Amino acid sequence: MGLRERKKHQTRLALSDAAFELFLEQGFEATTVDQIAAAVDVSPRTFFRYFGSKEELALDFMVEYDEVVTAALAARPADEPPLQALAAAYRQFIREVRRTAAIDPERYVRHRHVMEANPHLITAGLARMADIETKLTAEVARRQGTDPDADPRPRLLVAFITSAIRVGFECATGDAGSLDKLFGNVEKTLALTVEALSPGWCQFNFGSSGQVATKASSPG
Amino acid sequence: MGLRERKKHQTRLALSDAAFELFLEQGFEATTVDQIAAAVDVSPRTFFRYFGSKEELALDFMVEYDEVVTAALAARPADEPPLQALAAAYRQFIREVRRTAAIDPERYVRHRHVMEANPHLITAGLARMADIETKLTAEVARRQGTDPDADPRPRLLVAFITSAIRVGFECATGDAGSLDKLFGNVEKTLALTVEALSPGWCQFNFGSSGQVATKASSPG
DNA sequence: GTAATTTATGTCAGTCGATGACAGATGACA
DNA sequence: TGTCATCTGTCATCGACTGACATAAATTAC
Repeated sequence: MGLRERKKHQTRLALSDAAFELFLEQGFEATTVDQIAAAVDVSPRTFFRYFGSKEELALDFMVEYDEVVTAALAARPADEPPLQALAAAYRQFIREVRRTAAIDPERYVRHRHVMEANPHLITAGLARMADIETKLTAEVARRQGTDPDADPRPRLLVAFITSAIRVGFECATGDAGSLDKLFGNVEKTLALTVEALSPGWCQFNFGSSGQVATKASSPG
Repeated sequence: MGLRERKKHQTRLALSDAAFELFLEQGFEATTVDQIAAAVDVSPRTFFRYFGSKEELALDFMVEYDEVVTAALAARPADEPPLQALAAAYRQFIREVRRTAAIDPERYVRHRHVMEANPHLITAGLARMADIETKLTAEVARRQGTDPDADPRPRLLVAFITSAIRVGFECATGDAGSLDKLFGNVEKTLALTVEALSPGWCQFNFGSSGQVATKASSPG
């Protein structure tokens, strides 16, 4: 890795660190981009060359995990029922977050704390979940051989699972300090969701209830 | 109603109409508040006296329905199981939207079209659903006699139902023109969700699985 | 090692959304 | 009619964000 890339990486990290320090002191909205840039001694214009927006910086820590979930789902055996595959994928996600959070717990706690303190950031976080739902739905539909635009069940199933994750995090709002409790909550809601769905509903093959996905429906 | 109030109502409507006309022509982002204000011949400052933000204007049509759902849930018989009560409340919601949409179909179609065309508005719409989830959760918990902060099941149940609504709307994205298909989709996903949840999971009383809600937990 | 090329950064100017403050216009009401 | 509350326009300002251009630095070629 050349000097140039190293410097960039360094600046990006410095911006993020300075930003979160200010966020925790003054709040997300009260902190201006100019302040962040000044703290790192770069021009405000440069800030926007590293992060598309102040919000993007604040939510940057979520990005990496998106790929973890989709990759984990894709790695599940093809004959596994979709509900179990999704649950397993998200357990993998939880393990991954746990792992990285263990390396630098304070960092993770800071991130969540800032996010939970700002309604706008919570909203933006929800939007990210909606994005990932689309990817997961496509994969579930592929596995089940149905068209996600005609058959709502893949979407529903994915929405149920992501609801579990979301509620798990929400329930732990406030004491995000104790990571064990946080992740324990998420695992609990995930388990509750798996047991809440009637076993017959989401069989290996969806069967023929729901929107009829005629076997030879033209693709595309 | 005095002249003053009539004028206000009139201006508000004019702003909304002018805005949506421009949104459909140029898109939400490309339309400036100045343009909207100019189209109605008021100052930009006045625009913000009617709507807190451009986004608020675009999503104004959702506001009234929020109250419909919560009121409908509160009106359900106390001995009805929560899943059925929630489903019934949302069917009431669908009826209400259908009714108003029938009065002025184009208006409703315009609103949805603009919203679906802009990721930021979709996100903001999701945020509204999150708000209403909180209210519904409180009511469900109250009915079940559990503490929504200790027992995740009310949240989960509500999240499942709102997932159904959301997916129903999403599935109909694109051909929002046919309102019947749209609402039919929502009803379908709602029905699918009700049948997806195992009947034993959400009994009249939650029973004792999940977080233990000790019978005599102090209220408040 | 120097020249040529790429690329990151700073500066500047500008747009747009949003807000506070003040003054003038207009409807409400005695 | 005259007072009062309230709506509105104007002005100034902030903060997020973007495009354009010049400079400085690193990379590569020679």
